[in-house]
Amino acid sequence: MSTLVLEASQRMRAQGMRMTAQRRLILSTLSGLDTHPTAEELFRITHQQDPSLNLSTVYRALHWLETEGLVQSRRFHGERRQERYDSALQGEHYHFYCTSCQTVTEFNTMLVNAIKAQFELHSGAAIDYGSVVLYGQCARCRAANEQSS
Amino acid sequence: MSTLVLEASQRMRAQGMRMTAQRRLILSTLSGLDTHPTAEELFRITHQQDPSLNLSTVYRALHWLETEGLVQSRRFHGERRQERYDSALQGEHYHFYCTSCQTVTEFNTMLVNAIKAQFELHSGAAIDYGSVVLYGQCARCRAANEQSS
DNA sequence: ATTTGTGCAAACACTTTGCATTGTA
DNA sequence: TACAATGCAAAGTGTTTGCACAAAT
Repeated sequence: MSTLVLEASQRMRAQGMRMTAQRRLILSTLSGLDTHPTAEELFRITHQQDPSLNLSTVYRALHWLETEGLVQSRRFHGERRQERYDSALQGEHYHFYCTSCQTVTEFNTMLVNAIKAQFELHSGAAIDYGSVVLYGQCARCRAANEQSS
Repeated sequence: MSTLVLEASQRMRAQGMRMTAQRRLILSTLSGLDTHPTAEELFRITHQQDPSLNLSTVYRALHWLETEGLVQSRRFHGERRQERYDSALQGEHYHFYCTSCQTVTEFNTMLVNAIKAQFELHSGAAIDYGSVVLYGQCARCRAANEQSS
C-alpha cells in the first residue's frame, strides 16, 4: 500500500476520523498517478471505480490532505481556473510546465537554496520554502515543432 | 505620465482601440500602486475616483493588459481565490510572500538563470521564463514575533 | 456616423456548505 | 449505538459575457 494511504490512515486514526471506502479510493488513486490532477480529473477516475462517489467528497478529501500538508495545490500560468494537486510527501520540489503540451514535470536542484540564502541575507526574512516553476517547451514539443518548420 | 499608460495607449491606438476615461483611470491607478492588487482592490480604488465605474470594466482592462504581456496575474499559496496583478514592464522578477502579513516583495537574482540552464541541459527543454516565489516571514514580522515570545 | 467601450445583470466555472442519511468504529 | 462521512442540492466566490446604450474617433 502506498505511503500516502498509510500516512493518511495513521493521521486520520489519530484525529478520530474514519477510513472510508471513498477515502481509500481517492487516496490510492491519487498516489498512483504521476500527473498533477485537478479535483475534477481525480473525480473522473475514481468515479469509474465507484459511480456513487461524489465530487464534493473528492474536494473534502483533497482539502483535508492539504491542511495536513500531504498534498499541495497550485495553478500554472495560463491554465483554466482549476487547482492542480500534487503530493507533498517527497518534500520540496520544483516544476517545469510545457506551454505546448501542458505537461508538468518535477525536478530538483540545490540552487534554490542559494536563492533563499541570498534573499534572507539582504532582507532579514526567514524563508520557509520556495516555489519554482519554469515555463517553456519540452524536448518532445521542440522536436515536433522543428519538423513542421 | 507613467510608462504603463503610455505603452498601453500606443498599443491601443495601433489596434484600433479607444482610450477612454475608465481605461486611463485604471491604468494610471495600477501603475501608481506598488502593491500587487486584485481586480477587486483595483476596483475599490478606481471606483472612488469614478463611482460610475464598473467592476467588469476593470476585469476587461486587466484581461487585455495580460494578453498584451503588460501585466501578469498570479496567485500565492494559501490565498483567497483571487488573482493578483503585477506590472510586467520591468521584465522577469521574483516574489517573496510573507505568510504572516501577506505582503509581497519583489526581488531579483541571477541565480534563476543557472536553474534554467541546468534544467535545459538535462531535459532538452527550452525555457521561456521562470517563476520563483519564496514563502516565509519578513524581517518586520520576525521582530514582532520575537518580542511576543 | 461608425464602431468600440461601458454598465448592468445574468451566466459561468470552480469550490464549499447544510442537511438528511449512511456507514465506520 | 454514537458520531463521523457521504450524497445531493443549493449557495458561494471570483470572473466572464450578452446586450442596449454611451462615447471616442
